[in-house]
Formats: sequence, structure tokens, C-alpha cells
Amino acid sequence: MRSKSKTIKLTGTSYALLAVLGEFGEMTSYDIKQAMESSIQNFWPVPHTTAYEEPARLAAAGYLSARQEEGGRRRRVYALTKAGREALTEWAAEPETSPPQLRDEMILKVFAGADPEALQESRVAWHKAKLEELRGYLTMVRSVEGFEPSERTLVAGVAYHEKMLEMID
Amino acid sequence: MRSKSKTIKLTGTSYALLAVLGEFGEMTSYDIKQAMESSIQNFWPVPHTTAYEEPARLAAAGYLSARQEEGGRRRRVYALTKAGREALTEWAAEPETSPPQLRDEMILKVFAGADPEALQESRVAWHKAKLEELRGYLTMVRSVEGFEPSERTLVAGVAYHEKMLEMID
DNA sequence: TGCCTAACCGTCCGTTCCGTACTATACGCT
DNA sequence: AGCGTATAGTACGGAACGGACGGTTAGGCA
Repeated sequence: MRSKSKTIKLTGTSYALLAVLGEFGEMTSYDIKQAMESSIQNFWPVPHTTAYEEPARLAAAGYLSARQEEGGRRRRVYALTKAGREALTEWAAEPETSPPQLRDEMILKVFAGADPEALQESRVAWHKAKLEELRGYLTMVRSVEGFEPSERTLVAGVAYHEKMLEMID
Repeated sequence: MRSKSKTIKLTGTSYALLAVLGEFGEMTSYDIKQAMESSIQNFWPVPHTTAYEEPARLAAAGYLSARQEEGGRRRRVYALTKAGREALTEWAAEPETSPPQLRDEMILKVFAGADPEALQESRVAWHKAKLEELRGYLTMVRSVEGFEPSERTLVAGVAYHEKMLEMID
């Protein structure tokens, strides 16, 4: 019973999806998008279209199963297959990680001669808004059982933005 | 004397190149790559191929001029055109910046159930190595005149990695 | 002088990623 | 029923990525 699954290279984004599905079980693309926002979006941003494109890719390669919803929109519901779960745990067990990567247009502008002072104000506001947002997710996530992994990443996110605010001084 | 220049959308990466050329004047792709490494690579990473592909794009759109080197490899030497400089200063003057973006596979693994302790060691080492590297560039850059913009971004980079090390505790 | 080798420099190319714009469905309200 | 809004999904072109490979140059050494 050999399945004709295309072999693909799993990228960080792939694992992000697998991880979310590993946490929460069966999900539609929309669910995935929501779940990422309240967990890892801060450390692994993906555009919402990825939540639609990537599961298809992963399913084609045998890492996800897809079934059709019964009523309503008859959306596709994805879940990890055995291969998917294996790939995920194997990857998570690898101690090597690619280095973190930062992308900051503000610094670019400063490099190009912009006045740092002028830019920092809105940056501070942005970090504060992010903190709000993450704290919102945090209280949400803490009110239910079984969201410990999300909680951990949110805590990390809060710590991160606090450090960034410190740094701007 | 209308020049047939294709209009393109300038991305953050485009401006990164323009900014480097704005700082240092005429450069080959290889020079650009080097210059980025010792200045903004930390806040705007680009693969080396971009230093070859993007200038061609920018030149086609009229933002850069290209001339052939005389001897040796007869490489293309790029410089800002008037349009390029204008686009650059205009962009730098805009107070809006896209929010900074972080991408960290380690957090992803922790989210997927990996042991944070196990991963942090090499992460600490990585940040320390980065600090070394940036400080190296810093002393290099400080030994000559006219590298103030690079210096500023390097200083920011040092501050960043120091904060990250603090955070890991 | 000529060879060898390492460092330097550049290109090709398939895949992935991204953002924008647009469409469609469900649901609550009057 | 009709309308408005939030929810959900698609299409697609262009940019970014990265690996693999190919060519060039300079310097050391026989």
C-alpha cells in the first residue's frame, strides 16, 4: 500500500504548522491561522495565505490528512498523520536550530541617515501595543487547560518586547 | 531623452542596497555584500545572491547606474543615480516604518515540546560569537573616517545581542 | 617560470514566501 | 427579506531564498 506522496523539503514554516496541529489536533486553515496568532506568530510570522497553501503542500507529501467538513462551508480539516508526527518530534529533538533572525526597517532608515529620535516614538508605541496584545492572549490562554505550550511562547514574547523597550532608552 | 526604465516596487531590501551605495559610492556586487556584512546585515539579512540580482533590477529601473570595470574581471560597478538618491532620501524621511520582525526556530521547537535548557547553551554561544563579530567590525570601522552610519548600526547590534543574553537568563 | 591551491567572485535556477486584491459565506439585526 | 459586518477562502505575480556549481585571481612553492 504505497502512497504516491511527493517528497518535499520541510521548512521552518512547515514545522510551525505541524507544531500547531500537534498541539491542537484537527484544524481548518482558519483555525490554524488563529492558533498561530495566539501562540507563535511573534517568533515566526506567516501571512494568512500560508495557512491555506502550506497544509495542501504538507498533505500532498503525506504529513497531514485532510477530510471534508460535513455541514456549512465543507471546509478541509487537517490533522497530523503518523509521518507528520514523526517528522515533528524528530525535528524538535534535534538540538541544532538556525540562528534567530531580525528584520528592522527602522535601523535601516537610521543607517540611511534618518533621525532616530523621530522614529522611536512610534516604535515604543508599537511594542507597548504588542505587549497588550500578547498579554490579552495570555489571560485568554491561561483560562483553559492544555495551552501550556502557547503560554510559554507568549511569556517569551512578553519578555522580548519588554527587553526591546528597555533597549530603546 | 526619455529613458525606457521599467517601474518596479522598491522593497526594504531595495532600500538596503540603495543605502549602502549611498554611504560608500561606487561599488561592485561583491563590495555591496561585504559592506552589508559589516553594517546592516544584523538587522536586514540578505543572501549573497541578492547583492547580484537586486542591483540589476534597480539599474533596470533607473535607480542605479552601471559601468564596466577596466581591468581584471571587468565587473559591473554600480552607483546611485539622481532618481536613486531621491528615492532613498524620500524613503528615509518617511516617519512610518514597518514593524520589526523576528524569526526564531528555537522558540518554535520549544513550542513543539523541546527542552529549553538543552537549546539555550548553543544559543548563548551564538550571541556571544555575534557580539565578537560585531565588535570586530566596530573597531575596524572606527579606525577610518566616514563610517559613522555603519558604526551606529553596529552599536545597535551590540546592544541587541547583549539584551538577548540578558533575556536568556 | 610554471604549477597548484585556496580564496575570491559570480551565476543559475527551482522552490518557497509574501502581499495585495478580491470573492464568498455565515450570521445577527431591523 | 434585505442589509451590514465579521468570518473564511482564493488567485496570482513578483520577491526572496539558498544550494550548487563554475570561473578567476593571487600567492606560495617547486
